[in-house]
Amino acid sequence: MLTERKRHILRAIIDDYVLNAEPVGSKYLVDKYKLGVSSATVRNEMSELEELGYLEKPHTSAGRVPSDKGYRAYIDLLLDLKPVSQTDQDKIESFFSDHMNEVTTLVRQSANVLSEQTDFPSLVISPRYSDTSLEQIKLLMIEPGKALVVVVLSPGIVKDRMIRIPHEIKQEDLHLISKIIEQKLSGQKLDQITLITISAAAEDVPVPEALLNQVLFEAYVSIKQAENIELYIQGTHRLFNHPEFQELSLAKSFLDTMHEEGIVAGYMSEWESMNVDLELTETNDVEEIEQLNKTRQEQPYMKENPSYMVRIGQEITLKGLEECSFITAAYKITNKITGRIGVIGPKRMEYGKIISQINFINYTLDQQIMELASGYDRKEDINGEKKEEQA
Amino acid sequence: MLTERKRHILRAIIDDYVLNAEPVGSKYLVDKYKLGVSSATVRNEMSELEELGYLEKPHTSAGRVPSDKGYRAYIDLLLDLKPVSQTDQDKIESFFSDHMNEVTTLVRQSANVLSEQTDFPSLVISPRYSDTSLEQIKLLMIEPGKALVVVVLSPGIVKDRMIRIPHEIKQEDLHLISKIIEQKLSGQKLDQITLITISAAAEDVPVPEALLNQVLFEAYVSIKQAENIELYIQGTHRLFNHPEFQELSLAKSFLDTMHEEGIVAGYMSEWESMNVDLELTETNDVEEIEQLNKTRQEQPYMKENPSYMVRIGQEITLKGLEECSFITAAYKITNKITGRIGVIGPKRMEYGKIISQINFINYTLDQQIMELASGYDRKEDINGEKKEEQA
DNA sequence: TTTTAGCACTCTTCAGCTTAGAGTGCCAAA
DNA sequence: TTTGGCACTCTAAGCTGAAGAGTGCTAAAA
Repeated sequence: MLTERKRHILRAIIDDYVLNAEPVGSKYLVDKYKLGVSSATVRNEMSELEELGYLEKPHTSAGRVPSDKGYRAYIDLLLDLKPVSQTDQDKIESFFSDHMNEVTTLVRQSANVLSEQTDFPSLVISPRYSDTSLEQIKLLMIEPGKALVVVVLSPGIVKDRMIRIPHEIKQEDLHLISKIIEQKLSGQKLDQITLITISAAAEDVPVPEALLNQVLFEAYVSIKQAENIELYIQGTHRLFNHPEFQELSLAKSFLDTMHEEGIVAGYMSEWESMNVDLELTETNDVEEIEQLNKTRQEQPYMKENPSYMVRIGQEITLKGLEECSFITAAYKITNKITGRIGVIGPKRMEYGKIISQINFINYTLDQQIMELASGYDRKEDINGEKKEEQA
Repeated sequence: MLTERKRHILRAIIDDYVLNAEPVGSKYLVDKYKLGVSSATVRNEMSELEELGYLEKPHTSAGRVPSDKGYRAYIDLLLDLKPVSQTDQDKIESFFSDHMNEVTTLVRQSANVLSEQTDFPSLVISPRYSDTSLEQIKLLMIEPGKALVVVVLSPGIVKDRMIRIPHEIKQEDLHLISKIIEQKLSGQKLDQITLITISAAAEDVPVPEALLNQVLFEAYVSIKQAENIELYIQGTHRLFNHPEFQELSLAKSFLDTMHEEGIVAGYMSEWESMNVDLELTETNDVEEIEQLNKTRQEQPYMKENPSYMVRIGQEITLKGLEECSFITAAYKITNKITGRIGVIGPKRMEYGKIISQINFINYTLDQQIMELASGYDRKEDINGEKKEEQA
């Protein structure tokens, strides 16, 4: 089906097209990649590759460009992950400075680095926290009528929110309420906590019910809000560094879709539950899968992080992104709680490079989160010069 | 100098150009605006307006377009603020939902509304908090090795940040430290608080110095962080709804500049100390200024909010924005603490409409902040249906 | 003195045409 | 199965001419 030579040619075409953004022709290919056969032969091969669906022609007298299926095959069979250069590794690590003590900050920072490193827009979504359990909930009096709710989830995630409370509620009341509902609720899964549960928990607090209810309601909203999946998009302006988005209509529909936060977040979070193997769906050739697995095992970071996922063109079911590719990886807060980080750009991407970058960044992020969770003690130097070798 | 007729013509040209984005010619102008004179006369006027610098020609045989000076004159002399329609008022007010209990949320929400209402990117900067005083500082134990610092500034602004602390620090230690430094520091201006001040404040806390210092340092960083001016940009994608940004190079330089957060924030925060009258610099004609003041007093929201500012084209000293206009207004948290909210778009803007929108949104924002500050008690309904009439 | 009609002139835009070049597909020979 | 050769197709770029829009200027009218 896909002979060695066809693969070779396909890879060369994609590599070249990715680099130069121009349809590639047979003669040029033979010259540049020293294929050792004549252009006519390559022409025949190319036309067969086209018949098989891996290539397509913008018009009769242009060269070929990869189709979605072509890219798919490239990713699944031909991908050559470039190791991340030491410079890049250093750059990425240096982005994670000392003073990020919150998972959200770390995650956002990863998106920033990712976008900067790849020159594409990047995005992250937070994990779905619904079946995480509540660890602490504190109510902190800020001033009469105002309080801060601090919700701590079990992997050390902290969310907070200002609420208004009745003026009659005193510091001590708040403290009491806080203590009691924490006692009763802590350990429960977020999605099992309801307004009723909370009210029940606080039923014997000696505070007039009307007042109490207001506080409880706000506390409830705060907890529910902690469940929200958050989306963070970064670097959309970099899109314009790439020729495919000179076409303004494309750029516009891209941006418009990206700004539909709900839709994007929903789309991305769906994946969370999906099987990693999913990207193989198009390829049901056993031999090919084997080769893929072999390839993977040879790559750095891949052992740590075999969780990247690529969606190409039509595979993306968000309207407006049909001409894009979406590369994501799952980062973990714990083994069960994972979010997703990724870049999105034109299909014409340097997959090898970018996937490596994502893998490395994701790997680093995971490390950082672990370090954070382990409650690592800061070194003595107060000016933030801490440096730590990684395993 | 600027005769009545010239003004009339100038206004007509700008109104028309703003609407249709095409150079306007003499014949068209006479026909459409029933000027009651012949096109030849208008031609003469136009060529004089050009000599005076109010108009310019893209090329010999095109119509005229307004120059920066032309727009300036339009804003200063000819501006006709459109009242905000009831529908728009309702829409804007409905954006400020019940559950926003933090100034930052309100402010950001304003930027969202502003961008949506005007179809231009919007931005806000937070006030400069350096000479605001610290009201409270709390250290909240999250888990061994981790704490949350909550910094409350005097107008009820709350900022928080996770820190790492030595494992040896116990809940009670933290509580004690927190209490003592709050006692000593509260009431001080942020920019007067230094690491030394803090260390001095906590000197007789019975905790080993090395451990204590780590906590104090983190607390210090948190306070300093509260001083940071924050910039929030919204709706950049709307740029592409406007024909001037079809030219990709323009859009690109715009976006690139906007993403230099530091530069934009610095630029905007400079204005904070500036005089409102500054926008008159170009016009030193006494009669004109009088007319301007008269115009202003007749406008709605203007009495409440005479603080908008317009920068046109070359007046903006940020590179990449030379072809834009920047309209901002100052929102207040207190009389002395103000931030700025604004939109940025092509010079070809419906100034009258947009300034009214900004004014109204800003007005609403100020109301909301006041209401928040006054510690307004929520009505009894627990499902957030509260509706309140405004003065 | 101001306004106006008229006309020549300038410049852009667009459609239509031509040409050069790139690449293909196919055939017949190696 | 591979290759050289050639006819064919299609695009990109440049050129031309015509149409249209708008101006500036002049001389006459108000």
